[in-house]
Amino acid sequence: MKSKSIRLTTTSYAVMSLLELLGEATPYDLKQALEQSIQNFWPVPHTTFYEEPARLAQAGYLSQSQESGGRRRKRYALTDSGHEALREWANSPATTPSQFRDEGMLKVFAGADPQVVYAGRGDWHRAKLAELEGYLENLRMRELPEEPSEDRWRGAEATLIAGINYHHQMIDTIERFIERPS
Amino acid sequence: MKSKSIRLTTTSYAVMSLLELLGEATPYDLKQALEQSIQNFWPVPHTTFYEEPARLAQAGYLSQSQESGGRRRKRYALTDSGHEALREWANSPATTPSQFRDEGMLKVFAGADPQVVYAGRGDWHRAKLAELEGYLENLRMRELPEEPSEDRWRGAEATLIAGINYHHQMIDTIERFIERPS
DNA sequence: GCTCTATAGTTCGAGACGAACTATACAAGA
DNA sequence: TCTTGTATAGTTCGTCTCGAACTATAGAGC
Repeated sequence: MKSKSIRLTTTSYAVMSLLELLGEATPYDLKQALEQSIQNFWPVPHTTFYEEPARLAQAGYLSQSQESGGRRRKRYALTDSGHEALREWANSPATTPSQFRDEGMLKVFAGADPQVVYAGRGDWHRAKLAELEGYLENLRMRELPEEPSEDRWRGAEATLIAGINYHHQMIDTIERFIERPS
Repeated sequence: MKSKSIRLTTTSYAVMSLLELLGEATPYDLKQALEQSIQNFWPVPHTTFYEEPARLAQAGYLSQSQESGGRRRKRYALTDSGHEALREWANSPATTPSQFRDEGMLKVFAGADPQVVYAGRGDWHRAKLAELEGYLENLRMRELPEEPSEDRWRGAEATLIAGINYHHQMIDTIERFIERPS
């Protein structure tokens, strides 16, 4: 079954998590879904969704099929082996430490004026906040009636809430330390 | 002078920023300095400090010399061309958006229990906080007497303060949304 | 049919990463 | 003086990641 054994990276799990939620999906579907969720805490460039699923498929974690008409897009889905690998990773407590990358902060370190660097950053976070709040609302819409056990989406909801909180905090930080003159 | 032209990446500027503060330095010095500063907002693995300066030197941004005794370590310093490139970058307003990576959050997305994933995270941030507070104090010690215009360190101080604030916020977030049962 | 635009998919080279390993310095005890 | 331990310092290499640039298809409107 597995024609080749590969190392599973966090990026691999990001792809697999999305596939678990979406069922079968094309790279483009994955890209769309990513932007409303994982992007906020695990950035992945869109080209990854064309390359990584192929890599996972050849190791047997995904099944692959091809649409017959139109663009003949590829469709991927988790195999049992994929589900299993994903569960195993998700249930293991070990995580790499979280990290934060901010080129603006690096410029400040190098002597740039924080007021200049962070002008507009507050607005950026406010826009993100509004965006995430929209996604959260959408998410809650969908689970109106049946299936109270439709909790595949519980993780997505929790991370959206965390994301919303994160942007609140960032706005706070920026306002208190940057935008307001000392 | 420049034997080869290379693309300067954010990592390049991280290295150059440190060299501007330290003057002449060995890769190991850079590694040490990084851990007390840039690591918090622009993670760089230590091997980079052996590879990147060599790359920058061959393009004329750094000068390179070698200690004659002992380990014959290499010492690097910014050239005029390096200073200039660094200033130009630091003074340009454009920055790539900040990003946040958290494997734990990805596990939560994939269905893991936030209580489990984030157990201990608060302590991790508290330890970081204490660490940064220590660095800040050290930094303030050094600038007791002469040279009130010794403000090369102002950027370092500002980013430490921002880092301290960041960890405060994270502790807050974790306490409010994760550690306290809903 | 043509043209515009949004959507979808791909290639490729350079850079980033980190595990694993090697090497040097120096101090303390035998 | 030797040798052993430990902290410090440096390097290699293969794999993964990134993103710029490009190509291709679909559908709408003239």
